[in-house]
Amino acid sequence: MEFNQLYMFSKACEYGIRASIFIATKSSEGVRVGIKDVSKEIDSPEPFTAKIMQILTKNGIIASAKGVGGGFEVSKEAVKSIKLIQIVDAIDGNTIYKGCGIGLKECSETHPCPVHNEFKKIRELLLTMLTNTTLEELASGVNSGDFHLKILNKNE
Amino acid sequence: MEFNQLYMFSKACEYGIRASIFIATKSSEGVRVGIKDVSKEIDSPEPFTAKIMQILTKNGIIASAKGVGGGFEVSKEAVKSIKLIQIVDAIDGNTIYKGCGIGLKECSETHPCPVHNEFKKIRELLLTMLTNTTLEELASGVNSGDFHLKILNKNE
DNA sequence: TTAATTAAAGATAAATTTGTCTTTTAATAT
DNA sequence: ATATTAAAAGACAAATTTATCTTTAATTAA
Repeated sequence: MEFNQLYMFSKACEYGIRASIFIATKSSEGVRVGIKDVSKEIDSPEPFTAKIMQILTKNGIIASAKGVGGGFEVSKEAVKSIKLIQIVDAIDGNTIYKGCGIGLKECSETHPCPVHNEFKKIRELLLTMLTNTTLEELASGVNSGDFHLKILNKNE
Repeated sequence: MEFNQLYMFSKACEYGIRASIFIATKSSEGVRVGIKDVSKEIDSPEPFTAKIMQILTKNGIIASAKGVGGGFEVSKEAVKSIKLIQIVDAIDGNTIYKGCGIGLKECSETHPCPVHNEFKKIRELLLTMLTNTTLEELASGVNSGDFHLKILNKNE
């Protein structure tokens, strides 16, 4: 019925976040995972996910190793320090929480657009949340079974 | 540097909001405006903006009249009752504030994704803001000169 | 009634995002 | 060294969003 179907993040970013969380959960078990396992677990197209992984590794969010026994991982130190905002910035940029709500080139406190003040709190809350949320807390929530990356089967 | 460049709303929605506000300001002066004036004022592509206007008129947000002296307008009653959420829903749908933050099909209080609680407040705030913001307050802010739809020239 | 005006509708095209496939590079195991 | 494994890189294709163009329908003015 509507013209578009817009989510908070792009598909690429959704895959990136889900992949990062899954890899982090596996790294906490000391296991590297290949792209095949990643895309299978997070239910995403494998080649496209591979592209996203390249961005994440280039940005130092995920580490990768080629060859036998290779795959993706997040180090014990990295998983603590990496924030959600790093993943979002690398894939979708910062315009979701920095840009003007209605797309004006110039929009600031001194020259605000009509929705500037209405969006202020939302932008701030989004920025704060992304800045404060660590990959570790997201991964540990999945590890503990409190949060999910996919729909559970009946027998799980 | 980043992979995408994602804003809060689609271009279509940005144009739709800007157009609605501009038309409302003109309607408060009792003046109908044509698509040419609209796209010129809000700095948007004319034919594409025309498409967006069709969506807004179909959804009863903007009224239109064909022929000489025709154009777009918002009635005095409508401008008071129309909320930002109606424009967003008509163009971008409700997924920005209803959908899962990382795109899971199933994501709820009983089966939450890892970022479910983090996104909760943001979704709620966004929904509240969109639901409470009227076209009238946005338009009157522009009328009073407090808020802007475009960059001012030196001599204005 | 005819001409002029303006939005609506439909077809088409460009740009961007998403998704796929093939080749290359790097690491490990034998 | 050679074969195998797995990510990186690059080329390509499909889908979606954005943008344009043309024709039609409705309204007003003469």
